[in-house]
Amino acid sequence: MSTLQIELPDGSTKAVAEDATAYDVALSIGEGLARQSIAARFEGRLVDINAALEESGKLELITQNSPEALEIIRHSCAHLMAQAVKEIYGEDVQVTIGPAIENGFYYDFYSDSKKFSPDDFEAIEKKMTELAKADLPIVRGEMSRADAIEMFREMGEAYKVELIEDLGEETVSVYRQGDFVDLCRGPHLPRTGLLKSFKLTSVAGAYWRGDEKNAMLQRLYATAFQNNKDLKSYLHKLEEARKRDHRKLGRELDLFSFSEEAGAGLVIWHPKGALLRTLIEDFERKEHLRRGYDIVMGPQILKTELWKTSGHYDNYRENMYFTEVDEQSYGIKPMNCLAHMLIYKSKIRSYRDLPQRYFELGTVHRHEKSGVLHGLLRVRGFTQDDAHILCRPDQIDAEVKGVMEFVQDVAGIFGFEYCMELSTRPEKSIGSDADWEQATNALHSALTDSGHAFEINEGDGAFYGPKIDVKLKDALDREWQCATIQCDFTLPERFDLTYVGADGEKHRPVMLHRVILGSIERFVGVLIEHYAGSFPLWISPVQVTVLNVTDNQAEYAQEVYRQLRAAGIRTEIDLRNEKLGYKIREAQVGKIPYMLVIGDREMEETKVTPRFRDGKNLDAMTVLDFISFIEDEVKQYK
RNA sequence: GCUCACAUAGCUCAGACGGUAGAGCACAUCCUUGGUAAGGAUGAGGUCAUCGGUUCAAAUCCGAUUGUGAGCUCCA
Repeated sequence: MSTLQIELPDGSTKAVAEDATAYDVALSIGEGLARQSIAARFEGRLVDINAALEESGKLELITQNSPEALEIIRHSCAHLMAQAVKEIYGEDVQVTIGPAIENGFYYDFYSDSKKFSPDDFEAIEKKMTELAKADLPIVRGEMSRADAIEMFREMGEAYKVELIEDLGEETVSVYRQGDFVDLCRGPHLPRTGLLKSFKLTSVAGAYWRGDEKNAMLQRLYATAFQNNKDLKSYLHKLEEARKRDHRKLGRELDLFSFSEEAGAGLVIWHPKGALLRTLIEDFERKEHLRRGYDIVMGPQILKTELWKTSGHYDNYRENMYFTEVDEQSYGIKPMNCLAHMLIYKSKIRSYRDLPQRYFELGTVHRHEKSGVLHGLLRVRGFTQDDAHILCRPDQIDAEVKGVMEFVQDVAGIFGFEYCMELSTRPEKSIGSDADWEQATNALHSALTDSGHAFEINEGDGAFYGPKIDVKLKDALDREWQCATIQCDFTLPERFDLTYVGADGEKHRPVMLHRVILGSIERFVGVLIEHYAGSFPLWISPVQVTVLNVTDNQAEYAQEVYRQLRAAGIRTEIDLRNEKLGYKIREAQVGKIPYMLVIGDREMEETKVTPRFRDGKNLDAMTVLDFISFIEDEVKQYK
């Protein structure tokens, strides 16, 4: 009998029998390793631990603790959940697909009689535990396409039949555990007994194959981990995220609200929220001026004819609001570019004038589908920190780089990591092939030169041009789309924008649309969750609150308050007839950075004792010292 | 927009079977002047989201609308 030469990650080589599996190799190294191994990577592809290797090659064992293990565990757990559901509900439910996803897995079921609800979770989990305890072997099998179609048809699994029919492969693999069979590429765990830590999390509708024209399925979301500790810590993290929910904090901190009377997706900014966004907007104006942008402003409504010129009427009409006055139709702006076009066109431009950088904190309205609205993160009226850069083709690269530097600086100030994506031409789009190619190449090279890692999303661009999206990562590692840079060769053409070149001839400028924070609304929502409501001093709507211990110090406390206000520090005062502990608690719950406790001691020394919201006290200092301390922190964006 | 669920006081929530509502916090008044996360008493607050239907009777059952949530699809 011949032997196989198996190369291990440490470089050593094992000779094993011809019919050996990855498990056999693991066993030859050690029993403990064999017990721990759940799958393997052979010649770069993932295989079952019990699959015969059949040839010589490089083998890497995947143990329960390997990073790749989690995906396999979750995928197998999806099968376990499907098996449990089939055992409980039988023919009433058809299986479809069930992949592992970022934080767990899901399985989509079709049923016209059974409606899943969270009340069913316990029974399903119980059945899953039972099936896991039975420690059923999970066995891979291969069968011909025709046989597989026949088998699933007999089982009444129409969706599986459709999947195989579309698969276009002559042989398909199926996995069996007990009486349950599922079409699957694998790999899977060798036994159900390895699944111990799982939990169903939610149920929701999902379209078959993600297409809204198809049947609505019921998706059961769940998660699984290597051990209970990881499961618990994940559930704890979910709980943390819930506590940070900007909708909850927005109400508690009295930042904003929504009103059924005003309309869905329209933010009502309360004093503290309006102040917060104003501080961010002031920061933006300053930063834009510093970086060579000009501040401009356009109207909220522009004639519908102009939206036809720009192409928005043809491509974006279903998202726009319209209004008619004196038999003249106007479109409420969903984007800010039109007025900026008109500014450019207002006089003859020389190549020496370029780039022109027009910046506007522009409020736009878009009729988003009702189902997508979500707190501040997805609204119908919002303000973009929008700019349009009109430049010569040879300036694109430098301009895109300038924007990327801007993003980097701002992300740093707010403490975000970020990643970037390049999106290319979608199906519904305007502009010539040559324009798209040139624009896409320009963005691609700027990204490459930046040294930043990026991904490419084919067909995900805007209808008028390709784009770079920046995704911020917040304190809980969640990603948020904020900044975007979009290249546009189309609008300058539609508006016939030109500049006079060195040769005295007319040339077409290129346009970059870009936002740094994206929408102020969304950014504030992200900030609330990122900071869990404890904003840094420089953007805290209230920076300091003055608390007197008894009425005795009321007058001195008011004097301190006046001095702080006069110095431009956002200060409140709480002179109410309450105990100090009560006032401190309220300020603490309000997440105010500094409290100044004024008692007899402070009054006698004409000082203040600052208490930071983390509970630490600073030494007593004079009001003037405290003011310069605050000013210094603000300068450092603390 | 679609699927499912939900809508009771400013907030968080109770209100089996249909018989017109209750708690805690917040708010107001009074007592208390208390040094680092909730002092006490009293009081005021709700056409039970809106409209329509069933019923002797609807917060409760049915329908529509509006809004909200979890997803899907789409997006800053």
